[in-house]
Amino acid sequence: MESPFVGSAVEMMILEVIARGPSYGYEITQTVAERSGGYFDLKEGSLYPALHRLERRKLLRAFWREADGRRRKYYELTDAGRAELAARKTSWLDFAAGVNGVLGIGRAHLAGS
Amino acid sequence: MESPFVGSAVEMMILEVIARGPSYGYEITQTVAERSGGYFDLKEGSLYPALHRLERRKLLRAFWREADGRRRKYYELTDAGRAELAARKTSWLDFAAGVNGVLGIGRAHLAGS
DNA sequence: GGCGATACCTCGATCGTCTATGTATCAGGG
DNA sequence: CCCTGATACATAGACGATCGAGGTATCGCC
Repeated sequence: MESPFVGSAVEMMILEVIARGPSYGYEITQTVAERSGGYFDLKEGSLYPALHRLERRKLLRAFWREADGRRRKYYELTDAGRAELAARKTSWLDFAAGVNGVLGIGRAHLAGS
Repeated sequence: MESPFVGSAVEMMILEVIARGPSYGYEITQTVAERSGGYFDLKEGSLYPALHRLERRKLLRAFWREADGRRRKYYELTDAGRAELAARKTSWLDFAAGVNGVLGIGRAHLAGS
């Protein structure tokens, strides 16, 4: 994340991607890049530690799967992960509203494109 | 900032507040709190180091002023600071659009309230 | 005299990002 | 047959930012 606004948005985005169906590290990177219009480029040095953190906190559950001789570590959301994601989305919206308020970007404007 | 989304939004908000007219630490905290609808509560341990960073980078210029026996360290934007603020706003909008894209929050939605 | 608000500052713990590095497989080109 | 680029995982260390806690000092009010 070259962006200096990062904060914990990375974990939220990871949770969001996995919420749509089990995924693995490399694929998550691509999905996030696609869905953000190429804006985000999750670095491996941030991605894997984040994945491990989320698993340790039991927000994610991992399982290995083999395909084409490639070992992939898939992650899926736990119930706690689903709840955490919902909370983070609300939190993100509040945060964005707060920043926009300070910037004087009216509630009638868009915070993005 | 109790919020985990912080990143570098703090510096941008400080620059924004000062762009509207010279201000000092304590007042900046209040302005940011007001304008964010009470969402942000800049901690002194984050505020002052940030102010010093911005001054060191020549984005801000400081001057002391006395009033009611209270010494206040006012800050004003330099030209570089004004340019930096504009860049950060664009950056923030791109970032927010990216996050919203990943979250599937359409471009027609608001990223805040 | 004491307390809360005003007003500044810094230290150290803690946590997250990123560059660099390492391992390994597979497909395709030369 | 080897090399490269994409796929796929992981960790170590440097770096940077937040924050709680601690410190100093003035003013207004009771």
